[in-house]
Amino acid sequence: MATVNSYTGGMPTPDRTSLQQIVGAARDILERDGLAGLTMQSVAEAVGVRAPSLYKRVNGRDELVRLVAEATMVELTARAEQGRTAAEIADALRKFAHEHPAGYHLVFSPETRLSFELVTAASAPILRVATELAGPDDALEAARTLTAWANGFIGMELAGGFNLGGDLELAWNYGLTHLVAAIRAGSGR
Amino acid sequence: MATVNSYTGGMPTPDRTSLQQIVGAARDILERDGLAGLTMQSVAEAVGVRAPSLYKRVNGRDELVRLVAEATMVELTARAEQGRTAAEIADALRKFAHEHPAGYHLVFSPETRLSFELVTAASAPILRVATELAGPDDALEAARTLTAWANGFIGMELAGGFNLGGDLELAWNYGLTHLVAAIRAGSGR
DNA sequence: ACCTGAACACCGTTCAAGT
DNA sequence: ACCTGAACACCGTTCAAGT
Repeated sequence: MATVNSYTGGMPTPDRTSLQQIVGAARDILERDGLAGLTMQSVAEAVGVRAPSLYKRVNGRDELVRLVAEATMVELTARAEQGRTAAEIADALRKFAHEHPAGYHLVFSPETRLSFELVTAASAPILRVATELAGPDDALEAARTLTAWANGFIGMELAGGFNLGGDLELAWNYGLTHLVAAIRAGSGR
Repeated sequence: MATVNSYTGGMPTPDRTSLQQIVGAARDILERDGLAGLTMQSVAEAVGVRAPSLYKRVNGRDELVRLVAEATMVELTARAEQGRTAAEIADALRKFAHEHPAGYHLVFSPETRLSFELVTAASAPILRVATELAGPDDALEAARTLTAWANGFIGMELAGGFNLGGDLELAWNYGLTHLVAAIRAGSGR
């Protein structure tokens, strides 16, 4: 909040940064230099203040990392909501992960504990297409199967775990096709 | 290597620790206190030396973390090799992950770059059952689909991403059953 | 009110000195 | 040869002082 003080002749002192700018800079640094490179000092430098000033807007590095994860999850959820089929949603997740690999990994890391609300919101799109495919009784299990596969594929891909050659696009489409078919077939309709 | 010096009257000075002990202590600390708790000082204290002494056996913390990941991967591979069906292998992976959650996560983290040999060896068991299920032409894609699903499920489970209630065992078996059925059906036999 | 330099604790790493 | 204390750079965090 802008304020008034006697040293500026009563003029409000404009803030030199903002929480939004800090989180944005932290996300950029995370992608460029990894989690180890995301230091209070590197973020402070990026937004043009000294490290102690960040504590006016953020409780500490852990909270900043959590805010980065939350912002990433919100964006990821918005992308998923655009997809209308299981394939479209899965493709959207994968595209987002390629654009923000470090953020994507952070979001699904065990150290990151996102709020129940954020996780629920993120689950909604997949739960919707899973219900269409498997029917309401198996919707939760089907959604978990789709989520597990997509996240697992993307995680292996980002970690370089798929290094036996072959065509990754082919493997992605193979998995997607077989998974959707199996879930649909299992629904008995 | 034990050695001789003039201060001990020519007696060999027994080493006070070993690489094996260091890596073992590091794995315990990783599970107990997380990656942030795995410091050179905590490991040194656990094996009964001072931090600088660790540099006689390990090039630095990054290498120690890599050695931890490698040892974990070797154990994980040995467990997977015991399984004869896709279900047995997947169950073995999941059980191992529950026993070593932090190590499991480390192994599949993008920051961990395991050698080609280790990744290839770890892939072998799944590739074998995938070949049985899908035939040689689709084996690689089928293996990647199984690996992605199992790793993804376990990763979500460890990260607390499956928090909408429901029965996780049911979801695991649902995914396993449908996946195996779909891959078998897709093989045309 | 916001920002900063100084200070402190802690960690990774190096190295000369001890045995 | 192995081990250690001392030292240095770096990071997170606090706080009194500056504007």
